[in-house]
Amino acid sequence: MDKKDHSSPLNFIQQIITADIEAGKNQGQIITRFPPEPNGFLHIGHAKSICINFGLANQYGGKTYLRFDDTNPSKESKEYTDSIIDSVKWLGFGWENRLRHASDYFDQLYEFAVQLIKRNKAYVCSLKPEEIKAQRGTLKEPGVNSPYRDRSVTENLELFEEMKLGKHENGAHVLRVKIDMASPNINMRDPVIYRILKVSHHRTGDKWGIYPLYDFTHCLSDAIEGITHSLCSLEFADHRPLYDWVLDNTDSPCHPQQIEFSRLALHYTVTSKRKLNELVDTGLVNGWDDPRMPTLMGMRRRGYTPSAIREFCDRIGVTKKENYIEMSALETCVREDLDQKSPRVMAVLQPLKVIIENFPDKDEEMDAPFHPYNDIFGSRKLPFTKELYIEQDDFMEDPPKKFFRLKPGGEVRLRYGYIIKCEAVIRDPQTGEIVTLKCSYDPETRSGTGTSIKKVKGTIHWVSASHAIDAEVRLYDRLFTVANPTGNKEGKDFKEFLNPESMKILKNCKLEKSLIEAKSEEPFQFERQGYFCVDRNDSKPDHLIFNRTVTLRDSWAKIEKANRQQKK
RNA sequence: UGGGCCGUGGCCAAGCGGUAAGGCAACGGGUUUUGAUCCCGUCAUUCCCAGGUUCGAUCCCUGGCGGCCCAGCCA
Repeated sequence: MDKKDHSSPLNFIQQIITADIEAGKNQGQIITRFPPEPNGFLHIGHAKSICINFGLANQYGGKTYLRFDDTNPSKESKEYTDSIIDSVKWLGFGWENRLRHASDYFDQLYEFAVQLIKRNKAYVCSLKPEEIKAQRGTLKEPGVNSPYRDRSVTENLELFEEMKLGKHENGAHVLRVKIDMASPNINMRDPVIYRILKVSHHRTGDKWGIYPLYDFTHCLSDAIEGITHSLCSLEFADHRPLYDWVLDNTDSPCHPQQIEFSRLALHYTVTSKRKLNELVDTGLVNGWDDPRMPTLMGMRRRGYTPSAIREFCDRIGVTKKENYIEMSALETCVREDLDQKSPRVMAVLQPLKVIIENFPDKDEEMDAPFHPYNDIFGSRKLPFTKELYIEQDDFMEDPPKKFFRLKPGGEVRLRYGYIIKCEAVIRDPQTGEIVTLKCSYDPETRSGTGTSIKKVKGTIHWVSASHAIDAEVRLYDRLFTVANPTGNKEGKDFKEFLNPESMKILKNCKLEKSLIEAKSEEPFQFERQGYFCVDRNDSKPDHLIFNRTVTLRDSWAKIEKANRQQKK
């Protein structure tokens, strides 16, 4: 994958790894893992973690495991596992034969638990969940020991065995580790490591009625795989002492080093599986892969590219500081990538009929390259005809200053075509709506002939009315109306800030005919408008649907906005 | 004095005791048959604050202040 430029500074994890390699730690090996729980789709925040874990291994000649942390069957499913696999692959990373599940280790994990019991470091606690909670103490007060803390090793062994055999009901007992109920770190107050959960697991079926918890599973899974650097987000820093304790008190094969970094937060969206799940469940978006979602599958459908996302992850850096990244950082990466990769085509989203009255009835063909600076894209012929469509926004009856497009009596260049002049505006007598523009063209101004002395300030896109194909186009905007939908002081629910205009569907769009062959995953630039792609789910050959990935940078919009504010 | 983590421009982020990289954004200008792209320029006398150590501190020490995380049989 993209190796870091040697001149770019190392982030703090790279510094640790570099030092470890120099010190000969782990025989100079680097083994990382990406450990998602299969309880939702991966989002842009996960992309950061994926890029860090796989990226670091790539960079230092190491290896990365994709490991599903599937210890809570009540929330997890194969559907999610599959989507995660797709997402990581799509992002551009591979794991060869290193796909694992924590559930692969259930037998070994059970043995490690038995080992802790035998060492008198774990006990079966028969308190009710509320009692455990009550006895855990608070942030400021220590907890109290469980009355079951001193059960004999034999009794613990028997009970744990019975739990495994399904002889007890959900919640009747748990296995706890014996550390310190007075620890200032609540995670160390005899945390639960196994609970009874009579739920069938999407991989192990009904084999188990007890499932290990994260703190016990994760460190040992890391150790079993020989992970050297176990990278996770900041909220797990408090769990590190427990991570180390479990490894220190079992015969674990090795002792990986846990390092925490801050997770990614993005303006105008949410990066929490719980909240995204809520949006999906309540039908506020159309599924996990809705193009407005910050999920990798949503971004893919929207037209974001893996390389743009990787570049973004690279630019935002890796630190322990809370960060809140502006959308523009991501969108710039998408635009930079798409600018190079996209053929330019013409598409009129909100058509306005233009009739060129002095144009002959015979069609002409205009040469139009597909890319402004890369010849490899080639070119196509565009039919130029008497009747065509232009964008409604490209005509104004009473335009403000610096409006370089069409206006009554004004001239504009039709891209790759002729310069036309607006002679008359035809309205619907009923509604007063402008329906047609009567124009004339200047035959001396044919594109590419170089004969034209005439210079005109504006160039607009167009499509021949008789040759255009119809399509639906979906315009997407930010999902929320505020930068931080979860951080408002009034304590409002984040869903109250959903942007009602996050999706705008245009049904009557007119596209140049070359687009008939567009395939999903192929980016296009609709000139002067933005980057678009075929919707991979909904588009059909007889009903084309395009998604707007991102607009072009629009300095006219800024001028307009400034004008509007000046008027106020 | 519960514990942990963190404070460098609007948003990220280098910096590791020798006098504030880079990216995004913003703002000016140039090229342009996409108001795109591209190019050029501007943008922290100062690093949360206050003391201290030092010839010298964003970096070290002390004390404040501010933010985030933790009381699931979730991960």
